[in-house]
Amino acid sequence: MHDVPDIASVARLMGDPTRARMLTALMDGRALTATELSLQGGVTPSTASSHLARLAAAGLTEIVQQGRHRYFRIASPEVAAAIEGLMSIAPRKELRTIIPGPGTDALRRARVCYDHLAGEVAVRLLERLREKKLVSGVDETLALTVNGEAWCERIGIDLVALNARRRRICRPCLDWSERRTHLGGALGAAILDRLMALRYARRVRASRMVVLSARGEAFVERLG
Amino acid sequence: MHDVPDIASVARLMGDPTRARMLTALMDGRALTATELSLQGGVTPSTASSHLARLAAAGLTEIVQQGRHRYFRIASPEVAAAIEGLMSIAPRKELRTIIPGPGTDALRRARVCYDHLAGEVAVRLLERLREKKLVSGVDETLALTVNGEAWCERIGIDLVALNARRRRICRPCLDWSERRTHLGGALGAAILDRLMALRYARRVRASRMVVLSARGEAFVERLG
DNA sequence: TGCATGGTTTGATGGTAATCAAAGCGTGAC
DNA sequence: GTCACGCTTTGATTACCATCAAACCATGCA
Repeated sequence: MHDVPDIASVARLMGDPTRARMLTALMDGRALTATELSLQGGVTPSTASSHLARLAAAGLTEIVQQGRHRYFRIASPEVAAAIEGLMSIAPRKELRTIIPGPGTDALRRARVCYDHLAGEVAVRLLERLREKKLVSGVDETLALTVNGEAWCERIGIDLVALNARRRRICRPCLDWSERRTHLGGALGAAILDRLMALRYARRVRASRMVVLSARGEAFVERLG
Repeated sequence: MHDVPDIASVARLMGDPTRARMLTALMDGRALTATELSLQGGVTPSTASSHLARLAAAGLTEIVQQGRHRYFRIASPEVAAAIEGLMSIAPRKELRTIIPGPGTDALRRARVCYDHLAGEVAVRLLERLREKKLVSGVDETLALTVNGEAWCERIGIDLVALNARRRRICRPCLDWSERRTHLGGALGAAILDRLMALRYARRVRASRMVVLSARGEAFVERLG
């Protein structure tokens, strides 16, 4: 007679291929317009519209109205985490890339995962952080060491501000292309911010792709 | 042209109410027979059979054949984590309890989450561990302190064996009834093991429910 | 005041899949 | 051997829902 979580209703929403493509497209953390999402979903605007309405009604996405555009984005880190959880156990699927171009090799190299870095580079970054003993532990025991805290200050990350947020500092995030963990959480997001501010990394317009400059690549190796 | 995780196929599987009920029933970490699961799903054996076949084919469940019984269980902690992720963002649903009895109030108090303790008691336990400085950090930075390691040895948890496994020691797990994190991971599982071995806790037959003795309740408060 | 653009609503169509009863098939018990 | 039990397969039925075109609404621009 009590209330239990109804996972079927959420899972059902994510279980439609079109909606899943839309959600995946939103996993870079940006807000996309309805038409962009209808393209990503490979479906007409009318169909997309009904899908988007349902995702928003269920609280999976948020809507930001701006002029005659409606921007959709993932509603919360919890939703993003749930999607990541599914990604880590999902089978791989051959997907013919709709938009030809550099393709997914570059995506494997470096991309954005909601709000932090993912891909080979991100996995390597965590590896280096661990080798230099700036973070300790694996997976859930992952934490900044004292040295790591000093390093943060050195490269311009405000740890006090980071700690003030209720968000986890070090969060292991399972990389679906590498099958290894990379660094998420508040620190992961902060590092990506710094990389962009320093022009070591830039995001490629309208995609999850991230390109690192030579200095950026060097930073990942030398961490300074 | 590359392969990407196909979250739709997994989500679709979890998106059917019957299958979702079956998976939820399996979240206590035990293996259940096909008939038990058909009851949980509220469906005829034939229907249940086809559902279970699909879950197994997708790698969400494992099958253990024993005599003329077939036992099903969640295939891996990753699958359990994905389900927990969905639970944390799923809407609540009024469910008329099929089997009358103590109901879900006791479930809120203490229950098993795959292989570790969940519910009010589990949240309180983590709170106490943190107050006593046996674990530090929040969420993803969660880790055993030096004092915490000593405490483990004292109550009979073999840390060496724990570290030998590839599994994370401290894993924060979002409690769907409390909306706060409790302790999962290898340590969470080990603590539940000890509680049961010491007869401080016992599982209630055929449910996720866990009952703590007075000594068990005291243990959670005093941690020794 | 128009017109174009972005987005939603409506209604009809089709395909998918959940369901059950009944029959089939092993395994274990007698 | 034969019976019972646990589970699966088959086949038919049904309900749902993703989809699109066309009409509609609303916003911004000229």
